[in-house]
Amino acid sequence: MKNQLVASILNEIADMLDMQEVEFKPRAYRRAARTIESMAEPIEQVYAQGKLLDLPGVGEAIAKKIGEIIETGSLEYYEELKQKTPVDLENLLAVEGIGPKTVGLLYKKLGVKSLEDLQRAAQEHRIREIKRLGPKTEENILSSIELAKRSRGRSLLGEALPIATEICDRLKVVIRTAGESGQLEAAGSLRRMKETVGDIDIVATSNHASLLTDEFTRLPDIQKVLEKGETKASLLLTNHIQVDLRVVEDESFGAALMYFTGSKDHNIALRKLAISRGFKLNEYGLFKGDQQIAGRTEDEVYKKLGLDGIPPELREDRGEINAAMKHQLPSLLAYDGVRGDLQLHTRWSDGQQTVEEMAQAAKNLGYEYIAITDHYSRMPIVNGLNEQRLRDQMNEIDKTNEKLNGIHILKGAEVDIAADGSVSEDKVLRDLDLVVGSIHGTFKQTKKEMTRRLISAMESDIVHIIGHPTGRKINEKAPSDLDFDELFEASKRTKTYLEINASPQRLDLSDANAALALRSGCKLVINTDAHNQEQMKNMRFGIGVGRRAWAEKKDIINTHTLEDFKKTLKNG
DNA sequence: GCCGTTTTCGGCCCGACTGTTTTCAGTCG
Repeated sequence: MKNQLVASILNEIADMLDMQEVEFKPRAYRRAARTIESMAEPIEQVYAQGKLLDLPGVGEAIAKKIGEIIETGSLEYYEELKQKTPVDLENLLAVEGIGPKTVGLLYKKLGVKSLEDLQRAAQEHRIREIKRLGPKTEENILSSIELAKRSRGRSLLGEALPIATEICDRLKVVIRTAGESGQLEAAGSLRRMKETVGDIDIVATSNHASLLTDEFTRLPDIQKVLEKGETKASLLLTNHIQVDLRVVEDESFGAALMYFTGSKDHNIALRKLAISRGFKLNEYGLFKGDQQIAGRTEDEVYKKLGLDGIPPELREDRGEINAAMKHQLPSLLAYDGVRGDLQLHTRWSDGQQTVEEMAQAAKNLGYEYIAITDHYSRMPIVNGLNEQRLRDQMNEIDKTNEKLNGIHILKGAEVDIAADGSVSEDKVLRDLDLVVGSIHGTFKQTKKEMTRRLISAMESDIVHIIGHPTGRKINEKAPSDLDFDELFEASKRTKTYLEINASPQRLDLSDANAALALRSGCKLVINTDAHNQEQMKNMRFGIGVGRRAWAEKKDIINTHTLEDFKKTLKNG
């Protein structure tokens, strides 16, 4: 998958052109880069199909350059630009307050090429000599170099969302206690349910703004208050997550929420649409001349733009605006739309709770059914079951089913898919309701081998579901390179469902891959892979992935009633 | 360099903030 490579080259070209004060081209390159970065299809494939020009932001010139990168692995134009401005752009641009123009200036005047050069120039007070820069800039550079060295990347959604919820709950108490009708909501990529988030943005309205900002800066686990004003405050938590609070006027709450929710591309597209209709859209509202015609709620703004309300998970400028205009937005899978969790572990293998405890938790979550799928494996670390122990567990499940009302426990197992694609043929597996097949070892295989391996497992009459299909762990382990077209074809042909694993570290399939699967006509299943009751609540992250993939209820098999669900299984 | 319910040419998202400036350029989100 070369998308990341192509996108980063295009972005770097944009930066270098910016350094040379070239107008407009940088914007064009960045737009193309964003498209390629966020699309699900491998760019090589789009190229092979001769469809590069269909990509938004890609025209003749950029298409030709992309072709060159794919064919030769490099790009002459890019190399020439680098010759002209041989600087360590990536690290220099990471310094807060320094953009491409400043890097260009510093290179021209002082020959600054690297972070070390920059630090030295600042320490020797050579930066204040340059016109447009000054002593303040110099100080900022020094302090942000320090900060940049300590900062880290994006946090997992699963980590940030509970924190955001807790903070919002505390602040809502302040609003209620003040006896007013203020609103408050977490915005940003968190609200769009992206798998990782940069920081937490909270938008609020209140007649007592300072009460909110006061309480905000007294939250627990603050490492540092970065900023505190009347209507705006910013914190760094001890876990390095940054949280921003903005208090806005009532009549702007919807517009501000849209603005801070993003995505940037979605906002840009909306603003262009607004202009085309003779309006102006900003974070204060939708304006005709200087009169505000909408802004109190998001729906009001969308409506005045001639659009249906767009759920946050779809706001990525991937066709949602067009769909909203034609009243063709999908009716998204609801957060309470799943009726059963189909990958769960108990103490029988590597889980922490009993069958009954997991079933009770499932009942409390409102599920109709679950599947217990402890490891059926010889791998020692997971305390895998053998034939006899699985039979014992099946008896226990029968007894628990008799005891509990309102929840049905399916008998299942999670089996290893061997390097050659084979799975255990033990007879007991055929007596189960449901088998999840997953890869737990030998990850280093070629794309062809890995694809073949998964398809072999799908073709066996044992396996109903492929668990965490790419094996990725966000920020830790790269996904397996797979031929998704073949995989999706096999899924439809064999009625073996690919999983959206809802564990925040996995979210596998990803939103982009899930979208591809749905577009090619596959049905999916969303499971938590929980090893205790608490983890069963991760379902919302998996549903978030589904919604970002435009999934409707009919696309997800565990939204069916137990009876209908059983009918969708092969050999069922 | 890209793109079109104002266009195949002439435009290109918006506002706050900062630091450097006597009116603005650059950066950020």
